[in-house]
Amino acid sequence: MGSYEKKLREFLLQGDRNFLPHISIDCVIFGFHDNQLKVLLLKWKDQGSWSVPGGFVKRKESLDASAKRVLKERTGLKDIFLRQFQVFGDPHRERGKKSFKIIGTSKSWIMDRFITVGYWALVEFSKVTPRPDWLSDECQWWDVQQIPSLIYDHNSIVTKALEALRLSLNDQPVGYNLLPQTFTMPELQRLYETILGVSLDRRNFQKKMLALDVLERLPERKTGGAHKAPFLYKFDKKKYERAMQKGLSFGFQ
Amino acid sequence: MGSYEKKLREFLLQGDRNFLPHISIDCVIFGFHDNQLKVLLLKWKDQGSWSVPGGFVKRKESLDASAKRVLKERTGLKDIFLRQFQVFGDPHRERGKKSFKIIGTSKSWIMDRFITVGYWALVEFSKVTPRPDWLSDECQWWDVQQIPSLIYDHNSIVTKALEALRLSLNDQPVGYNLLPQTFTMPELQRLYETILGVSLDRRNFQKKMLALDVLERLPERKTGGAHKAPFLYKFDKKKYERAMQKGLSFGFQ
DNA sequence: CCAAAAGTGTTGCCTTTACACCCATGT
DNA sequence: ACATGGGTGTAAAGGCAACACTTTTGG
Repeated sequence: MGSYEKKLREFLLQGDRNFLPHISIDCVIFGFHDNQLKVLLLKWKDQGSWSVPGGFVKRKESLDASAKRVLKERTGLKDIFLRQFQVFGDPHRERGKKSFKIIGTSKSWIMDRFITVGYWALVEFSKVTPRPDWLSDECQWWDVQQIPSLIYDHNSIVTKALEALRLSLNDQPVGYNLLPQTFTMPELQRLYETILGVSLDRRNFQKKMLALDVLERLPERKTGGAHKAPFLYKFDKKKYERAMQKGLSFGFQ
Repeated sequence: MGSYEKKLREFLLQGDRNFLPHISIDCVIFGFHDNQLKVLLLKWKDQGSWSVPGGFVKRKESLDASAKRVLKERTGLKDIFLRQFQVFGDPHRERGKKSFKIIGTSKSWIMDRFITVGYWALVEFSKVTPRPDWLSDECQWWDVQQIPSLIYDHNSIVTKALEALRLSLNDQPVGYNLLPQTFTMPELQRLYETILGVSLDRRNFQKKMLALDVLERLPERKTGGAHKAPFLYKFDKKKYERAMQKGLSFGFQ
């Protein structure tokens, strides 16, 4: 019996010593690259099917801590911006019923009913090194418009996460957490357009964004691209935090 | 041993045959009466402390169904408007640790760690007959401004529910679910003012509200009060649903 | 007849939207 | 030189807030 089989067997039989039964968490991790909103997905070893990264809650660990642990394991990042958005508690959602039969443990805590706490998270794409967990063999970014068919209700989890992200766009520092340190105004605009699924007027967008008084224009421009070189901006952290406290409204649409 | 003690003993020892362990739900039930926003609270038999109505999730029951069951038991109403708003998963929140010692069952599923799914619900005050559950001896409305000290983290649950309600005020049919069939414009205004915690201009409020085109003015006026008799209104269900689908915005503030 | 509440309409301001011209860069 | 994208300003429209006068009712 290989090391993987051994580990899996122990996890299936005794995982509930460390973890709370019936409760899991799932994280929809958003990144932004090539003017596209992306989601990080895992491919399971045995089945080849894709899922959102998730995990279980240690017996003495808060839910947020569980989510942060999962996020760190999959992305290598700590201090990730994350938000709980919904609990999925359909009695028919069952984790691993099919997937673990092969092992021959007919009875495992993991085959019971699970409710899962959904989180969405924002990461800076370039800083992430996607890492599969021990149950999966791939961890990869997917364009949010081209998500494959996922296990259980994970497609619906991604959809709901995207809705939650849209609603948060007005009062959460979404741009701040998705973009690299410096970025151009058109890039910021694509970000908003991709998340909202609409196109916005270039000039009005810039006006509104600058009026928030949270951006700082850098002396350099972004070179290398074709056409006129756009200015580079970064978020002015002090102004940003002051504005967030006062209740910033990024209101578009 | 009395019937209550017997029931309690069985519940503590074997409740997890019917219910999922580690998971509970709590419902913050809002009503509106005497121009005040109210919350329905329970007083526990043994301790005399107050809490939000809650319950557990049956093994084959969805979370929403659990919440609806609790709401029906406490208010007598079915088809209640409710929304999940947050999960409270601090490892230190413990249900009933103190309260059940007296019974002498040193080990019960109920003394384990619990995570709880928070729901807020809107009911029409006059239709509710508050009913205590078998663990409590009072079930009573409290003014939202004068909530007493509650068990565990229930004060924070109420606060968060109120915040969630405020945020929903713009796109959820809050007035529709809190007010009786017919109501006056000033009453509707008090509702908004109480929830938002601000005062609004009478004339602009009426204009904005009527512009939504979801209200129907009735031929009668509300008589009996002092001063000029205000008109009665009701929500026009068809218009209302059409407007909700299109994404109604009750935007105030 | 007076105080207190309700019904209604107008004005000015400010935010949002629509739109046009010039500039820079790679092909 | 030209196509493409980026930077900026202005004018019209629409929404929102401020505000005053009249009407009704109970005491």
